[in-house]
Parts: sequence; structure tokens; C-alpha cells
Amino acid sequence: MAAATKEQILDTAEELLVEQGIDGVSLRAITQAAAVNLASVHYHFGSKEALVKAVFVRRIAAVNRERIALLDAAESEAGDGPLPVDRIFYAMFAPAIQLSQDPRRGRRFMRLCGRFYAEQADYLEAVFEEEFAELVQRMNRAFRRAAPHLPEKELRWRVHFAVGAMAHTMMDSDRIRRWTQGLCDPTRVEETIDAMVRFASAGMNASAANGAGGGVR
Amino acid sequence: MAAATKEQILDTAEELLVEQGIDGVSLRAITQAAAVNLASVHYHFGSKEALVKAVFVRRIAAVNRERIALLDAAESEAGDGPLPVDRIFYAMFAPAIQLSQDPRRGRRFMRLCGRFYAEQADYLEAVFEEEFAELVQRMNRAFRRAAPHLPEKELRWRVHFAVGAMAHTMMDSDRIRRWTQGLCDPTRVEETIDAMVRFASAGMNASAANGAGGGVR
DNA sequence: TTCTGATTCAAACGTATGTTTGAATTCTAA
DNA sequence: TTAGAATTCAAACATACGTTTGAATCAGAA
Repeated sequence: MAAATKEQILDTAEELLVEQGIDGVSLRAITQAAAVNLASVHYHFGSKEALVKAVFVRRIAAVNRERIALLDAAESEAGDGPLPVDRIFYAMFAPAIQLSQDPRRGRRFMRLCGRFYAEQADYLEAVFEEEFAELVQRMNRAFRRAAPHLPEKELRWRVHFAVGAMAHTMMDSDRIRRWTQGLCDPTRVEETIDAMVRFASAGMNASAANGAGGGVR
Repeated sequence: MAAATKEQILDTAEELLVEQGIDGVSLRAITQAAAVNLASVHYHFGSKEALVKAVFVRRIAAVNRERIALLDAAESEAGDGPLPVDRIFYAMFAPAIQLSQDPRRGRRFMRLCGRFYAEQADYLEAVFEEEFAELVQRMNRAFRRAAPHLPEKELRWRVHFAVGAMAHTMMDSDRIRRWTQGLCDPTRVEETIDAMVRFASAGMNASAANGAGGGVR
């Protein structure tokens, strides 16, 4: 059956890509683990590159749709007023981290997403921009309204830092659990999201730079 | 001359590793760009793996020594009292980000460091633990004293998020500059550090979770 | 059943990689 | 200057990879 083979390849590729990275996993390893023929990848996808893209897009599109849906809900609830910062961050973090509640593929993909972001493969850069364009615009606009006192530059920096905190957590669930002896465990999803929202919101709500260069030391 | 060849290989490898990742760059590319013979790598380092390790350790050891020196200075200045949170974060961020002031190798290595952290190559994991063991211990102790009211779990999460913000910035200097049309530019080092310290300190100083599960929504 | 298109399969192709080899060359010290 | 070690070099080795090929097999409609 055709469709079954294609999905089998996608699932197995996603699993192995998480564990070993794009360059670390070969088509032979994928097809062998999926119990399909080596040539099936090229028959169904065209190339390894296209397979990697397909693995990524299949899930990230759903996550970003959910993020935008959460933004929509929050905005219609807020009427004409600005959104609370923590609601925006919740919309940003929750769908990605929550995906880990799917015990089968979720946790794998959570790490894969961070991994893709880190690998910076050229052909993934375009996919990134396309899949994130609308979301980034919506997020920036929401933050702008939520923190109108903040200089644009400072606001962008803080969004960037918050994305970093999230990406780090997505990419790294094993390491943080190990280094804290299980105290911090990203598989406890709601707890993780709550801590992340608290941290990022407090960071975003901090007072801006006082004058020129006024930092520590 | 022996030493010159070895350093030439290290420098060139660092440069190319940043641009193309560990698996993306071949020994042939490195040795050709360095204008040395292919076999020199194995003569001086033993293997590609050992070369990669050497590239990493050469700089990260210096950065972590500087971090600990900053902690020492802050602690002797503070006497018996706890350190301000922003001083701890400054000690954590500044040496890594400041390395980018070296216009020759600095910026490259800043990205390489984040890249290594993301790649999670098995043989790098051991190097990471060794090179960071002392620093992590010192940092955790300093934060514990600086925020005694904070539950251990919450404290560890926040340190983790702050590390994420830093790693993201280190790994990503091109992307953030591009996405903000130059507004946020990690090559403006002090400005970057200041923004990062403000963000992380505010996140660390946020009030802890109020009761069970009390977050957004 | 028979035919046609879709799918699977084993095998091979061409290329790039990390590594090794052994001779040639350069440096160092007596 | 010269013996001996250190270093460089061109060439080859073995392997793994993504991709292609063409025949074999399967599915479903006539």
C-alpha cells in the first residue's frame, strides 16, 4: 500500500532524525528501520532533502496553526485592549511544549524542532521563514501593543531571548533532566510551560535600559 | 614548522566548522583552506574527532576561566553577603559574548560554541561536562544564595532558561540581525550583554509559582 | 482473466569521506 | 657537515553515502 509506506518513512525518519541529526542518519538506516526498500524514499519524496523538509513541515505547520488560534482566542477575549504579556507567551510556548504530551511522537519532534533550528541547513532556512512568517508578525504586533512603553529594540531583544529559552528547552529535555537529577523535567508539560511563561513575562516586563550603557559594572 | 601547522589547522577548522557544522566540513576542505597536507590532521591530532575537541577546548577553557574570575571578583567585593543576581548573570554572559570583540576569531567561535551545544555529538558531551563542571557548581551556589526565597526547582528552571537565551544569541547572530533589520545586533557587545542581563535578572527575580498549577489560563 | 499503471525490489553507480602508508623533505643537534 | 628525528607529502585504501536503474510484483478496472 502506497500511503502506508510513505507515512512509515515519515515516522521512522522523524524518530531517527531526532536521535542522530540530519547528517547523522542515512537513508539506509531509515529504510531499514522502517522495513521498506531504500529506493522508496526517492520514489515518494524525491530526495533526502525533500524527506527532511516533509518531516519538519508535517508537524510545525500544525503547531503554528495552534499558536495563532490561541492568539485569536486571547484577542477576541481581550476585545480592543492589548493582551497580557503572559497570554502571548503562553500562545507561543504551549503548543510546542504540549506536543510532548503525545507519548509516541511528540517528545521526539520537540527535540527535532530545536535541532533543525540549530542545524541551520540552508535548505531549511527557506522553510523556516515560510512556516513562521505569519506567526512572527502576529507575535511582534501583540507584544508591541502589550508593552507600548518599551523601545522597539528592547522589545525585539526580549522576544529573541524568550525564543531562546524555549528552543533550549525543546532541544535539550534530556540534558536539563540529567543535570538537575530529575528536578526539572520537561515531560511535566504544564509545569514547564508555567515556569517558562513566568520567566519570560518577568523578563519582558522589566524596566528598559536606564540611559546609555547603564548595566552591571 | 610544526607548531605553525597545528595552529593553522586549528584556526581554519574553527572557521569552517562555524560556517558548515561538524559533519558539513571535510578534512579535505580544512586542509586545503589551511594550505597544509591532508595527513597533517592525523599526524598532529590523531583524528577528526580529536581535532574538533581541540578546537572547542582551546577557547571554552579560557572563557570559563574568565567567568570564574568574574565570580571571584564579585564575591570578594560582596564580602559575606550574597551576590546581586545581575552580577552573577554578567559573569555568565559577558565573557562568552565579549569574545566577539576579537574581530578575527571571536565572532566565529561564539557561533561555534552554540553550534556544538546544539549538535550533541556524543563525544562532545563528555568534554562539555568536564569543561563546565566547576562553573556550573559555582553558578548554582551563587544563585542559591542570591535568591534564597526561590524553590530549588524554580531556580534551576530559570538558570536553564537564561542559558537558553544566551545560547540562542551565540548561535544565531546572523538570524536575529536579519530578522530585526539590524535593530538588534549581537556584534554591539555591551548593548547585547546589558539587554540579556536585564532580561535574565528580571526573570530570575520574578515571584515563584503561586500554589499548584496557577499559571495563565 | 487480462491488461495497465502504481509500487516495490535488489543491485549497481559515482562520489566523497576519514584514515593509512611509506617515501621524501625539513629541521635539530652534535 | 652529518646522523637522526620530526614533519610533510602524494597516493591509495576501505567504506559509506545519496541516487539511479530496470526488472519484478501488486492493485484495480475492463
